[in-house]
Amino acid sequence: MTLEQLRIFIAVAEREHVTRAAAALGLTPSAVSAAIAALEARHGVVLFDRIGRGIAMTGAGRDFLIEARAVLDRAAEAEAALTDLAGLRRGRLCLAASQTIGNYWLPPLMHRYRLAHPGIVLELFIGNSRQVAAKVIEGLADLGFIESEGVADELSIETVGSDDMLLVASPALAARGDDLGALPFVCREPGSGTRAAMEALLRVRGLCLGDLSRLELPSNEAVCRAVEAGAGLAVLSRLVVASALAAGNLQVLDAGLPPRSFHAIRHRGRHQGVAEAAFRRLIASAGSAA
Amino acid sequence: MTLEQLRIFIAVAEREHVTRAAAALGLTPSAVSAAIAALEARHGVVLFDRIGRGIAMTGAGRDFLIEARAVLDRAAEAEAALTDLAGLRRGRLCLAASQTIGNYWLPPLMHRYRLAHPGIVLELFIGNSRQVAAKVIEGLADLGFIESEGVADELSIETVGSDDMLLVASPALAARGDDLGALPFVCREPGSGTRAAMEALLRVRGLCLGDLSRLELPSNEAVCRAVEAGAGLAVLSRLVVASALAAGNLQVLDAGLPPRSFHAIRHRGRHQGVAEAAFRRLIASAGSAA
DNA sequence: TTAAATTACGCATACCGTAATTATC
DNA sequence: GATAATTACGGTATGCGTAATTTAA
Repeated sequence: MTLEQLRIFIAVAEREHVTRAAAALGLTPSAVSAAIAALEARHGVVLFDRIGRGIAMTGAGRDFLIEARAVLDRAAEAEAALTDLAGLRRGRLCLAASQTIGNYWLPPLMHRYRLAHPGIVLELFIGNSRQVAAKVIEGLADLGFIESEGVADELSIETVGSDDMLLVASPALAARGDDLGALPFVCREPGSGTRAAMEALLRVRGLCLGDLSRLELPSNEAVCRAVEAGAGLAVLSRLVVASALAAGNLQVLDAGLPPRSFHAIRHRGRHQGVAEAAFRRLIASAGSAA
Repeated sequence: MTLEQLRIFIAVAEREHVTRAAAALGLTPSAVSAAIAALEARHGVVLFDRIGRGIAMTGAGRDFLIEARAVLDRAAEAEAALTDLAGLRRGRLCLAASQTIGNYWLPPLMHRYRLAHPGIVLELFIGNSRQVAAKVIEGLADLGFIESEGVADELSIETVGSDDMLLVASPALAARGDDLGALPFVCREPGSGTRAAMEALLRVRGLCLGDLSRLELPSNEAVCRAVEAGAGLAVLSRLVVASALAAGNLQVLDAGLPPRSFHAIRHRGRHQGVAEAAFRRLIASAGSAA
C-alpha cells in the first residue's frame, strides 16, 4: 500500500469517475486505473464495480475510503511537522548549564528566546561542569554553559559572557577588617566553578581552603543566605549577590578578583539545528548590546 | 514522503545504526542511507548527525520519530481494514425488503447471520416493491427482497422462499358465511404485494375491490388488528397472522389462494461482496432445511 | 457515435544492490 | 586494519503516457 495509491483511490472514490479523478491529479486515466487495480489486486478486495461505462464504489470501497482519508490526514500532519522542524515553528532546544549560569544568566535569555519562538520547547539541566559536558557529549543537550575552559576534544568552546566575582561578607563581618586567614569562610562544594574562583583567590593570598574554618554548601543561594547570616566570607558571582547588595544585606570586600568568563560548549560533530543557531544568535546580540 | 521512507527512518532511528537497520529491513546499507538522505533532502531537515563512524539522531529526528510511528500505525490499521473487508470480519450488508418480508421473514435470518458474522453491520430498509428495486438499482442496497416478479433489466431475480396467503376474518364475521361480495374488506394500499394478492383473489371471484366496502390501511399489522376487531375480511400472509390464528382471534376462510413466492433481487453488474454471498448461502441453507 | 474504462506497450525514473571510497576507532 | 557510512554506478522494476480496445449509452 502506497500513500500515492491512497491519494488516487480517494480522488476516484470522491468522484466515482476515473477520468475526472485523473484530471484532478494531473495523471492519465490509464495510470489511475492501474493504481486502483494494483490496490485491489494486492489485497484481494473489490473497491469499485465496473458498471456500465462508469464505475461505482462497492461497500468495501465506502468503508475503506474512511480509512484512506485517515491515513492521508495523518501523513499530512507528519509532513507539516517536518516542515515546522526545518523552520523555527517547532522543535526542542536542550540546554545544560552550571548553577550560576543556569540560575542567573540564562533565564532572561531563555525568556526572550521563548517570546521570539513560542513553538520551541526549551529544556534546561543544571549541574556541575563535568555533568554539563557529559550531557553535551551524549547528545542529551544541544548546548552547554560552563565557567571552566578545559573541555574534551569533541567539544567546541566559545566565550559568551563574563562575570564579576566578588568577595562578600555581612556588614558586621566586613567591619572586622580583611585578614582573610583570621575569618571564617562559606564555600561551594568541590567541582563547582564558584569554589574554584574562591580557591584561586586564597592561593594568591598564600592560603589554602583546607586550613581555614569553613561552611560548605551545595548551592549559591545557600551560601548567600549563610553569608548574610554572618557565617563567613564567600566568593560569589555579582549575579548571585546583586539583590542582597542592593538591599544592604551584604558588603563587597575589595579583593581585586579577576573577571570570570562564561563559555558555551557544543559537540563538534553534531549538526547545529535552527533552534540552536537562533539561540546562539540571541546570545551574541545580547552580549554586544550589554 | 513515502510510507517506505518512514519505515526505513523508524528502523534506523530505533537502532541509531544504518547497517543493523538495513539488515532488519532486508536491504543494503546503501539503500537505507539513500532513503534517509532523500527524506532529509526533500524537507530540508537533518534527522541524523554523522558522528564518528556512526550516526546519532538529532532533536528534529527524535520529534519526527513520533510522527512517523503514528503515520505507520494508522497505515497498518487501514491495511488491516482492507484485509478484514476481503474476509467476513468487517463490512456492511444493506438489505431492502417489502413489509411482509422485512417484518416477518428476514428478521430470523438476519439474526442467524449476525451470530455467524458479528463484524458485519446489517442494515434493512423496508418499503414497497418499487422503492426496494430503486434502492438496489442505485446501489444503496446490496440485496432486495420483494414478492412481485417483474423487475428492471439490470436486476437479476431469484426465488428464495414461499408464503401462504390466507383469507382471514374475525370469528364473528367468519360465521356470516363466505359470500365475499356481501362482506366488508380491509386491505393494504395500492402498490403493496399483499394488496395485489387480494385483488387477484377478488378477480377470480369476479369482483373488483373498488366496488366493495373497504378499509384501507398502510401496514400488515394495522390490517390484522382491524380484522381482529371485526372490520372485515382481509388477505394476509400466514407469517403475519400466525400468532392471531394461534390465539383464536382470527379464523381462516377457505379461499384456495395460491402460494406466493419471495424473490431476492440484485444488481447484475455490481460485484457480489463476501458479506452478500454469505447471506445468500444462508438463505439457501435455510430454504433447504425448511 | 461518443464517452468511459481498461489494456497493450514503450519509455523514463526511481530504487536497489555491488563495489569503491571515506572516515573513524 | 576493521567497521561503518556514503558515493558511484549499473540493472531492474515500477509507474506513467500514448494509443488501441472494449463496452455501454
